[in-house]
Amino acid sequence: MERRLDDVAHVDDDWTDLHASVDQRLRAAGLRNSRSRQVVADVLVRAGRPLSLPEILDADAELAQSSAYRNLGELVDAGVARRVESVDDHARFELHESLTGHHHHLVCTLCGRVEDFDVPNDFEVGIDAMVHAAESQGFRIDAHRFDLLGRCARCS
Amino acid sequence: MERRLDDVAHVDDDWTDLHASVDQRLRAAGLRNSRSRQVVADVLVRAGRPLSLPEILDADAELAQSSAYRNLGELVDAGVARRVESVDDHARFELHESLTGHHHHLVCTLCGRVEDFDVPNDFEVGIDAMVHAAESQGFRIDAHRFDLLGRCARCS
DNA sequence: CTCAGTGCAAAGGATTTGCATGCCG
DNA sequence: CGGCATGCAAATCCTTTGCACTGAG
Repeated sequence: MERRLDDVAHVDDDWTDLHASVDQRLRAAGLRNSRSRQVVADVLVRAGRPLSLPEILDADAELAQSSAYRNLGELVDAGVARRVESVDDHARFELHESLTGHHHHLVCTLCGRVEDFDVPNDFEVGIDAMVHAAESQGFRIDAHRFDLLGRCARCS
Repeated sequence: MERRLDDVAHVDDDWTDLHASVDQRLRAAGLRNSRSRQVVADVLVRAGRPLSLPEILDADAELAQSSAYRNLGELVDAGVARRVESVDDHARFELHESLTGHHHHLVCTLCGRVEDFDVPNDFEVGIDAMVHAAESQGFRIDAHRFDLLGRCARCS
């Protein structure tokens, strides 16, 4: 994560809002407000990029691996989190796009690290235009994923 | 695979050419022309879409699972094949884009099936335009992947 | 002949699950 | 209190690897 200092106040607001939205959805899904669930959600809120399970575990020594996996599954089902495919055999998890806004990813082909990346709106429009062609091929399209692949700063 | 009848002759030509290119690259990589290697390459040539390991095994009863995995790894290293990420926990493999041409994928979020999909050239140009923005974020970009996600004909 | 390639079975590694116990509401 | 949630360990599932045997050149 890398932000300019004068963004911090704004960022804190974002976090507060996000936490509120997350809590609300968890309650709506009938999930209790347990400690490990809060930890997992909090880590995702703060990260600002998709995290792997090891990264999530590193954030809290008390968090059991099985609980982390179980919580992530519940968060995904509750529409709070989303699973992101990288290039290694670790799944990554990030907040659901309905909370963070639609975006795309930069993926490091060496270490698997994933960062968020925004694209111009007319690019998204171009994508919508292709859905019709895709559906004529027998698919019913309801989402897309677009990633730029390369080497991250650390692996360059 | 689904093609019009009057395309068949052309298709056969494609396959002949592809097999020739594949053989050439395997030799260039110092790989012997063994039976199981031929089977794996042949299945990928004929499929016309990324296949999972089970699908590859189904194509030939004699093919051992470990040999299939090992051959796929060798084909990838030799620049003959490419690994494709789907949405389930099965990797898919297809011929390298330098043999088939650049394309994108339709991915079924229910069964994981992947099919090829071509996009307009100006869309690709738009992608190139974004690489600079991505590199200002610390990544050195050298490829991209763009998939449309939905339900395939069988899962609809 | 030689050494790369193969098949089998065992090993690895990420993720899931069964079960007894703990904690939220 | 009643049940959902947790932690531990065992179980799964895809993929990789060790090893002795086979076959391509």
